[in-house]
Amino acid sequence: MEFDDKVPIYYQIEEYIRQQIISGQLAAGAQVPAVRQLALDLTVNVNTIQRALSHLVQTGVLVSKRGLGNFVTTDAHVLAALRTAAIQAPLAQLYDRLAALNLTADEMRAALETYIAQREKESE
Amino acid sequence: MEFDDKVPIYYQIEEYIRQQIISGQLAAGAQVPAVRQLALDLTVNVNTIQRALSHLVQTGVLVSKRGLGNFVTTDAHVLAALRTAAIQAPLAQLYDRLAALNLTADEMRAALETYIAQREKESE
DNA sequence: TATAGTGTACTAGTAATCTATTACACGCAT
DNA sequence: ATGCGTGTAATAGATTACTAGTACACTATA
Repeated sequence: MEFDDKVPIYYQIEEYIRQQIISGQLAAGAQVPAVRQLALDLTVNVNTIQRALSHLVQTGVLVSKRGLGNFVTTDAHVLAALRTAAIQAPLAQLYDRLAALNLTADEMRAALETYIAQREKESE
Repeated sequence: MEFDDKVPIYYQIEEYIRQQIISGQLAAGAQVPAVRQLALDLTVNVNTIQRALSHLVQTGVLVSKRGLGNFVTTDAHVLAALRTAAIQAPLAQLYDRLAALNLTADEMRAALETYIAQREKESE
């Protein structure tokens, strides 16, 4: 996995797991890969994995069962909130940054439109 | 100034200066506040300011004149690239994150629309 | 009961970031 | 020439993030 060295690895792993859950690659109630396996997969130390997971446990996103593994919560409220936050955060960032550059709402729409067209063109 | 403790302060200051330039609060050729003054304003050490500025100098965004101060470049190409990058970056982040959640282009447009409406409502 | 697979805890060492402090280099006005 | 305002450099210490390694705790199953 590629990490941005401007942000703590444990935090990027947190986001990675959250995204796996939101996108459905880790279903509600599913078991998360073992900490030692994750450490291998992400080429990172077990302690770093542990740090990321323990925060997800504190947040209620994961449930830890000693001797068994870590599991995705089945709490629908938590899962819904997770998805909402994952969508809102980048929107807020976009809005704030472009507003700081004095772009109007219309110019933001246009910028997104242009960007989408560009990306769709590239992926042909 | 409020800093995100997940990202190095020197990097956040870099972005802060870049934004001041792009938004026009620091015009082309204008003098950047003295390093000691910036350190006071941002309640940060002079070394940290220096680290941020020296990278902006390396990038060609600022020009350093020993004994005189740091000045915004007058190179139109550099300034234009700065603005472009500042707009593209959050767009790319939005697109990538929402695409990872399996949102379509139309859903992205709709999400932005909803978000803008929400923000404009709040600011009344 | 033994073993394999799981989470958890602890210590030690390295590297990066930030602070504090001091000193030096340059340009300009008095 | 002096002094003030500027950028620059260098050292030492605190804190955090990460790695490496070891050990322990719990569960299920052969």
